[in-house]
Amino acid sequence: HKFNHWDRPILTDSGGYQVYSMSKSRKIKEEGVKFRSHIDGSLHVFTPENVMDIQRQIGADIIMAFDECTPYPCDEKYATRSMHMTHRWLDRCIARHKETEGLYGYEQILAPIIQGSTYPHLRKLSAEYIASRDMPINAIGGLSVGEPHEDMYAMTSIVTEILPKEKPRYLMGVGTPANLLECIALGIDMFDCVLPTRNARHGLLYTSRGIVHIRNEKWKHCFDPIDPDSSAATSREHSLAYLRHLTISGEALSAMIASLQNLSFYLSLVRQARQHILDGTFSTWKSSILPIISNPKEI
RNA sequence: GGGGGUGCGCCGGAGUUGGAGAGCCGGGCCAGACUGUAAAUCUGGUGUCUCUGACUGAAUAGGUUCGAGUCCUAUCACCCCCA
Repeated sequence: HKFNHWDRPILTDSGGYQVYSMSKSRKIKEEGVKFRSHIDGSLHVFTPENVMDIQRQIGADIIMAFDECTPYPCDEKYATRSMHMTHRWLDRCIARHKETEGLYGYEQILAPIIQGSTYPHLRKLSAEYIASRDMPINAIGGLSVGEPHEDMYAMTSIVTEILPKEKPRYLMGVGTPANLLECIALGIDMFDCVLPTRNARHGLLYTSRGIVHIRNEKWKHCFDPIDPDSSAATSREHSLAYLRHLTISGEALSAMIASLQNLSFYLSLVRQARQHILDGTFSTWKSSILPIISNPKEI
């Protein structure tokens, strides 16, 4: 595809997740979703059509379909109804996307989203529906909303068996480093998640030596680098004790350094994963690294 | 040197007509949570112990009283006024 931002394509979300996360201040109807702004109370209406228009205007290379991300737990009746509405919304997204053009002279592709909560037969149905639309990227939504990890893996497994292998498979909203490796093993190619940056801001670091709660007193006098193996210079050059000091002191700089650490860790993790897949050593590598990166770092 | 005032938690504040306090609010500190980002956020803990319950505690030492953080005496510390 002729992305404008070929090296780092811009992907925008549709607001489907906000249908879930801001459920107190919205109303869902077949036509679309009405939101009440939490800032000034003003009314905002989102439809499959205007969400396509908005994402085109923003200049996204990858535009997400407008969907409903169902909560967990979700009864089967609601999950079924919601899934079918998401499918109908998808067709409206596709229609609008087709009848409009890239606003800035480059292609803006549309990615559909599978729903179906934690019901295997719904997931299967939705995966088949989404695959039949023959879009360049296929996404899996409605997971990592509080369900047990086993459910998340089970649902991912069901849909990756159906989605075409030659197209990127994008698991939305996942996850922890361990989640990433497990889902890569199940055939996922793309992720996005707030966890690395939110956890960084809240003092949880992912490092090559294990998880660090940077506020913990045990790091007060630990002058080891934040992560000696990090690609981020700030992590190699500053100590855990210094970062802890910044965090305890309420310095915004701590959020920056911690975010750089977590993002570079994630990036390094998936680069390694790719290399091990190419080398045919992914599986053994995964089981050797999981206990290290998922457990607390020793002082 | 004389007179007056104030002392309880790691810190600040509130409260007290002699009547239930391990005990209010805020901060700090400690620990945990966070998964397609509204939220640099939220939750819990923060005297000691043999911990589902006990014990000790209102500057320190005594006293009055059925009962004292509150009243009395002495001492100590800090603050204010006078010299």
